[in-house]
Amino acid sequence: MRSAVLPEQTAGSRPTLEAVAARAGVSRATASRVVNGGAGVRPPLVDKVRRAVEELGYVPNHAARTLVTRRNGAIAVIIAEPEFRVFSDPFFEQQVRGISRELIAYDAQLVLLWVEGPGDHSRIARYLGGGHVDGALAFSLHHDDELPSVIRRARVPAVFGGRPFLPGGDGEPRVPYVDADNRGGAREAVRRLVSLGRTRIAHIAGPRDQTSALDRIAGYHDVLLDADPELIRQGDFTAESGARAMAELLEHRPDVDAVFAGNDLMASGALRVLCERGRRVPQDVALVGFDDMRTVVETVDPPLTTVRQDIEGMGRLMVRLLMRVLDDHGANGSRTGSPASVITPTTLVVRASA
Amino acid sequence: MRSAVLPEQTAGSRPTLEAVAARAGVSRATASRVVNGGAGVRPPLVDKVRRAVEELGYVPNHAARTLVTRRNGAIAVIIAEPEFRVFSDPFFEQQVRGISRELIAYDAQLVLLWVEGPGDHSRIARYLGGGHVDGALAFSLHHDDELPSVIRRARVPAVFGGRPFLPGGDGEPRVPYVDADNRGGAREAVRRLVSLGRTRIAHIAGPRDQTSALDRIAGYHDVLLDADPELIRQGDFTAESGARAMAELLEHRPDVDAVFAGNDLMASGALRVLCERGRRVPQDVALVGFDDMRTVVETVDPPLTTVRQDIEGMGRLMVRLLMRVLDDHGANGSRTGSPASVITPTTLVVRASA
DNA sequence: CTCGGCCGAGAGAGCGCTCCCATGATCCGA
DNA sequence: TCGGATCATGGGAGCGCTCTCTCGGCCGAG
Repeated sequence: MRSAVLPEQTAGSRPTLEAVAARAGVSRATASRVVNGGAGVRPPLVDKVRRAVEELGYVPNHAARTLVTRRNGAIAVIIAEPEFRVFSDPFFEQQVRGISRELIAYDAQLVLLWVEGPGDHSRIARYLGGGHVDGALAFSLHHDDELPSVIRRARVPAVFGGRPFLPGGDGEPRVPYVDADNRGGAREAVRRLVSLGRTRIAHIAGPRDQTSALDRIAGYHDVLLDADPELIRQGDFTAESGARAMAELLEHRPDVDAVFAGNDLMASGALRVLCERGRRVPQDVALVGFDDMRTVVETVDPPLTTVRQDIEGMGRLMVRLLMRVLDDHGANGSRTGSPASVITPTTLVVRASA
Repeated sequence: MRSAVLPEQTAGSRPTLEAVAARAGVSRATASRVVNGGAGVRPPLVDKVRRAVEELGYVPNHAARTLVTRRNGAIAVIIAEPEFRVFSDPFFEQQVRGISRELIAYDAQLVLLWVEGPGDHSRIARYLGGGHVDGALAFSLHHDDELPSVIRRARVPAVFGGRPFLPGGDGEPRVPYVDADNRGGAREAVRRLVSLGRTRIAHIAGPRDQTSALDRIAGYHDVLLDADPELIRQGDFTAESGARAMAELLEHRPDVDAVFAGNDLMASGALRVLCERGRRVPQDVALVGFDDMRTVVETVDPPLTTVRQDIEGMGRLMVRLLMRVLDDHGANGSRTGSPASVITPTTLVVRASA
């Protein structure tokens, strides 16, 4: 229950609305109106107040405002430690950037919540429950992640990045999310390989406890209805796992003539193994990745054909979706129909590898 | 002057201190005392209040508390867009993690401020000036970055990561910073090369508008007092620039027998060029980097000898330093002597390349 | 037994703001 | 010229909390 032990702030008493009002020769109420847009105040007074604000260097006290309006103009972005590749992963960089940019448009602040291991959830819950933020954005998590339930219990409006594993339908409230069309993208990737005349198309799958990986597997099966199970190998989204999977593949199915990797990192690992074993890409084996990670896709040889998603756009969408949820909550008091999730399209980017 | 346009928060009126007090059968003042540690309240009452808090699920209203205490338990971390490699750069990941962890210890929140280009400074200034945060952490910037002056004008206590370019001494208040011992680290690196019997030791320097690069150059000169200017080449901390610099070096000074690169990325570029030109590392040319970036150092062949800095520790130190600054401000009203900056030690990590 | 001192608890002010409501001023049509 | 509607303005309550100040009860000392 103890709280912030931070020492007192220094800023030598900033001017208050009262001071502005006095200087402008109006009441505090009028000054407040002007500061908040100036609707319903006659121009001359608006000017006077504006000038007073300028001269005094007045900046509204956020705490006081929050106290009465019950909104605080801040959104939490929750990053779970298990996914701490977040920062090294350009995926997150772009997503957070999109979020940041969009939040600026809404004049809202980004509060970064970094979950330090499972024991840290109570801290997050406390913070979320403390009403410090108007809403939360979290990222798609693993199957057994408690974060969704922590967020739900804190009763804070939230939007997920990436489709979360959720009970789905047994009375649990659905949390809206923004995700790329992983399944459709995977279909496009595999169709590309089919159109090249490949018949033994393998898939190096991502970890089964992430929906993105599952969806990509599903897309693969959509096109290859009766795919040989032996052609599907398990990876974990790292380059090494891609290399391992490729090695297995070549061992069990040396006749493989195409590979759809669950992401670019795994594709790069697979590519390395293919080179080592003397297979030419794309002549002997065609290769498609997923994500269009700049740092990978163009530095490998040959450049990787892959599926692109608008990551920054997804970040922006998360914010917009959250704002809509908050609007609904505010307006009707309760849910205005379940807020729809958004699936953003993907595009196949053809380079040399397939 | 318009502010957050966020819709109203949903949380159905949470219990107030008043409610807790009523339930515990004490006054609001006593309840407050208990919530804030319980000093000077007799045990039976403490228990009663604690129980009431528990039962009601009371969480203090942050805004109300901030309003009266003038402290808000939040620290801004400012990231400038020009440096947007921040997220892809593991350096920042670790630094931010250190900051995040240390802030948790102080029960403070991390507010992420992302500067979106130069025009965005006014927004940052407004936010900082708005008293939303108790202090700020910013990262070492380029020579002409306005951020330091923006922060100064906002009169928010701040600590920099990396030594900033500051006028230094002409009346400007010194901003404390945390930096690695770049100069000492560079000396160690060069001494290593000297100890290997190398006599024509080159330096691929980082951009001159960053103090870290300048300090490393200085360290190089500390050891090689009369270094041939031709042995010093300019890079910009990217792998490509390292490759370019190495190519130049080989052209002008084919007799070069050692290279100290300003960072690991440039070292990796140099390494690539050395291989291409048939120079063996370390036999023909010994190579040392700087940073000990995991993703580079062990994946290149041969593994890179480099200089390691405790990046997460630097993040933590930034927080601790800031807290000390805040303490001083709070206690004495004004500066209790200039707060000292901290230079953290570096260590030479010897691998195969030198 | 009385009185000063001390300590624990409550009363109440007030942090800076927004917003409801009352109050004048203004303006229209009759 | 006057009444009622309209609109800009000010007064004032109160958001939830902390903190000072006061008060009352208990103690030990005289």
